[in-house]
Amino acid sequence: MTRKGGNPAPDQPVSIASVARRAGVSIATVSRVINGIANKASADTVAKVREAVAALDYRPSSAGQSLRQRKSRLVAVLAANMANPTMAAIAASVEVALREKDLVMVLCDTHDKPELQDEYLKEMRAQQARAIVLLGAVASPLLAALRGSTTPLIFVNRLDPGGGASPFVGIDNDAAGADMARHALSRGLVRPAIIHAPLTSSATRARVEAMARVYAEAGHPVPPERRLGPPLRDHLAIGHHAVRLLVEQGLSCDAYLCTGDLIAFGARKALVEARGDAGSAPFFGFDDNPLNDWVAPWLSSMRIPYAAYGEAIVDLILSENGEAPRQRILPHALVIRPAAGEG
Amino acid sequence: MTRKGGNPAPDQPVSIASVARRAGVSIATVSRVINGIANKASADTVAKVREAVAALDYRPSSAGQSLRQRKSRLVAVLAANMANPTMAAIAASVEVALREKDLVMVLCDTHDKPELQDEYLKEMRAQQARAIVLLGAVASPLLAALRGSTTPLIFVNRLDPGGGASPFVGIDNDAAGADMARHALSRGLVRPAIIHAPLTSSATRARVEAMARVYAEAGHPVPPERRLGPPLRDHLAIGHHAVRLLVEQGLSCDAYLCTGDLIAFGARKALVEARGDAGSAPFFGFDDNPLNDWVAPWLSSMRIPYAAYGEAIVDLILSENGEAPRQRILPHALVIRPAAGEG
DNA sequence: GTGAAAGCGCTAACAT
DNA sequence: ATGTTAGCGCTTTCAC
Repeated sequence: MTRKGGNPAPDQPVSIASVARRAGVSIATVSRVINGIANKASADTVAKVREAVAALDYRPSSAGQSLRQRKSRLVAVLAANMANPTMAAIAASVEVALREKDLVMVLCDTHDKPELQDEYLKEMRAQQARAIVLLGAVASPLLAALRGSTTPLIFVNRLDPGGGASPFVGIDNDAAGADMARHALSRGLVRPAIIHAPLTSSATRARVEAMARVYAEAGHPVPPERRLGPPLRDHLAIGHHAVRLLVEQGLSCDAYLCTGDLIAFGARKALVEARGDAGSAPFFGFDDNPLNDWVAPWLSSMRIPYAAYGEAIVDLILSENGEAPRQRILPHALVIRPAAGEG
Repeated sequence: MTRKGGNPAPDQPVSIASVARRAGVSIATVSRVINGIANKASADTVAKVREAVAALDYRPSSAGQSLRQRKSRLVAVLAANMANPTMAAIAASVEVALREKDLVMVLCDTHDKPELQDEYLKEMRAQQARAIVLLGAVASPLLAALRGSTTPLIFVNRLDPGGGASPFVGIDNDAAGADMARHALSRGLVRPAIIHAPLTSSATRARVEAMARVYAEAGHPVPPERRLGPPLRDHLAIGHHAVRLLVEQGLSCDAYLCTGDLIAFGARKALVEARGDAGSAPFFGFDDNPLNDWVAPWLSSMRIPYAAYGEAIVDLILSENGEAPRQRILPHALVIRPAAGEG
């Protein structure tokens, strides 16, 4: 039934030439009309071309355009870790924003490895990508080389590891970390554990430093044994491992300040495994995964407006006048959830 | 520091011609060597070309290749809903598998809307995509038209809505649904609620029908009032809404069979809101989100090997000999977690 | 084993 | 306002 009644499926041999032929005009005219070059075609001509385009269901070949214009409509998004729901959320948001501008998203997972990131950077140069968005960039040779090129490089969440003032979209991690610490302090939580991802990320570093600073200034410095950052890739494992360590050492604390929601998930699980319940010390995370309301009503979290990232990122891409690179710092907000109970 | 000490950043004006010049051979020869056309170049020539390629850091322009070969190295993945962690997981898996074959993933979110899906299908034709992977296809005009084209169309999770025997990757949803129902029955759960996504998805339909059938055959048919499929887009909302309805009607049940993990999340939340606790009826879902172990120890779930999807999909793409389309049915497995307790 | 040349679809510079 | 043409980078005959 499928094969028999199938459509003709001409496999698009319809080029600009066929449109020109059908409209009875030259190829150049078709190109002008399609690209909306004003004052360059009579109303009549425009109509004829539009008719032909519609009738033939014509759409310019990207290969032809890219070759000629030396740039494609592809925007590369290099994510450090697609398994992290956060990255997926940002990617989704970017995709929507790009679509609006008639751009197309290429998604690559660098797995936080410099070699892979470089491989992708190279591939995207070959693709003549319009821009490259780095969701959690890692320092790599090619990244440095590319920084001077005309291809816009947008850094998201993590600042450019090369240290420049490259275009950036993210939150004020220092302020957010400080806010979280101040909130905890205001609740009388003076013996927190700070559990964090590897400090290679500028975002993580800023959060941890701010929290530590606020606690120190309040007269409750957080000693090294309550600052835990196992060198693992997986955030869940980091949290789990850290709390197991804490428990083994018999260290008690009255709050768990984690630099990511996933870390908090891991931390709480380790606690439950060790003591049979989650205790009364509240958990804090960053990102505020949309699922938190449903499965983690015990977790307070710093909400980051990932849904708004896409627009900010695409803005940055398109406003690349070669002018001073801009930073887009989006607002954060601490979402408080009940400290105990199962929810 | 960034600007001053920056690299030259030549913006890749290095074409095959420059390589040929540097190697002292013709363009054609360079092309042959690069593409590994055997027995077509002396060892000496090959060496010279390789040297030039390396020195110039040359990489063929995809635009040039695509134009000439009338096909690109892009593979489109049209996901019905990127916000669903399941889709993200599959996309991640596909991306890795594609990379191995030197292909590039373009990710598009169709939001389950036919118009958007068609828009993307059109765009991908313009991009001369090597293949199109549909993660949850919806029926749409262009999809039908494209089915006869030479561009491989791979259907994932949901069967081709057009009904043909198109290439497919997924699980045996009928068997999985039956397995779940049989397991519940074996535990003496004879008054289940079946909560499901819209039946427009062939996967959902198969699961629901299988569960209902098994229950009916066991002498415990599930009446309509315990089969709930609110016509909402968001799985969390579906579950939440369904259980609220159940509670309002005073209907009791001894198990919640949900066609997706997210639905189960929503269902349980509604239950907790209504009665203060989650009760003793166990929850069942599909997908087995990796986060379940961490945040939903109360949820039993049908594990689907999403990590293996990528390889299967890419296999299907590349084995497109124009021969009989193949189906890749991957194994499912029910993961049982404690029915009660907080975990 | 190697090179010359045509041509993929498109845009822009230059006619007219 | 419209047409002619060059050329973007590449692969692939076809000659040699």
